[in-house]
Amino acid sequence: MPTTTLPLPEAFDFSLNLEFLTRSPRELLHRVEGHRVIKLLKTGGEKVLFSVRPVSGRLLIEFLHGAPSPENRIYIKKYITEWFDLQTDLTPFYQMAAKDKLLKDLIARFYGYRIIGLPDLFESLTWAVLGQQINLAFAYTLKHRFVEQFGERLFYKGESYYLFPEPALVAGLSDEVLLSLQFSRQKSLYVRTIAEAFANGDVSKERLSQLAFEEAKVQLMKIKGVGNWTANYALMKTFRYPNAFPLEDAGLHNAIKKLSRMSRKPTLEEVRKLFEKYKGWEAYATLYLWKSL
DNA sequence: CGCCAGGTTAGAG
DNA sequence: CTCTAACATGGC
Repeated sequence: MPTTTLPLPEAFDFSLNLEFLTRSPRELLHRVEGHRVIKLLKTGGEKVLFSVRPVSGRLLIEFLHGAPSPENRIYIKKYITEWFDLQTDLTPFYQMAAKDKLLKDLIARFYGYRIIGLPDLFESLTWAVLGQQINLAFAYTLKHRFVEQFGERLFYKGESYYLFPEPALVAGLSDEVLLSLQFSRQKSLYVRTIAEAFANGDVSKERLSQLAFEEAKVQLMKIKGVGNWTANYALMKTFRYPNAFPLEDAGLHNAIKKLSRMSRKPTLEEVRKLFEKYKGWEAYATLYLWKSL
């Protein structure tokens, strides 16, 4: 079987990161089997199925289906590097967090836990919209139906592996078909609007990557359905800005409330104030606060 | 049953 | 610029 490897950064706990990847039993975009994760991607018009697991200090990538041509290998390795955030040196974050009351214990408990990214911007924005104003369990139910219905599929050894639906296909979907999956009218409209923006070339990860943080955020928020929370979520999970974080996030507020033993949730101003201490590492501060829940 | 959920928008003040 | 109602439905 064709394989390749990727170097691992020092602070990297594969088991902790797998924990994140198994948080919903309804996930169709990857499959965790024991101590490895299997995922399907499309590159160069070809479906490539691969598995990832750590072997003696490196990540071992096994190509299970699809030609591991040089181009495909590069694409998959780049994807995995972004997915698992293999290029961030967490040392400065851990040094800062060790002095912080809220983060101190969390970074000790979850050392090596990383932000599992969403390298695909269309997937990232669509997933964020699905998660808006509903609980995560239901968001996964909606995503499950959406991917199962509209994503391409590959059978391999008795299991199905899915690709996230293509923007062009989603843009052409009717309101009714999405409502039948229990999307609200609002989610249906937002998802189709985002898909249209990708399909007609108005929005692309490549283009937004050229822009500075604030400018990229402004451009993202021009899309109907993408507010401050969603834009920051994408900047954090897809563009990997270490200073991006979803200020309005309900889970983040609950984490702060719990750890600070408050009787109410913090106001946006209080969250802003707290996060001044985390300047430059807001994304990772958010990750560890989320993990505390 | 009631409250809340990984929010956003349009409209009012 | 800030504040608020409406959206819409499952999970616990």
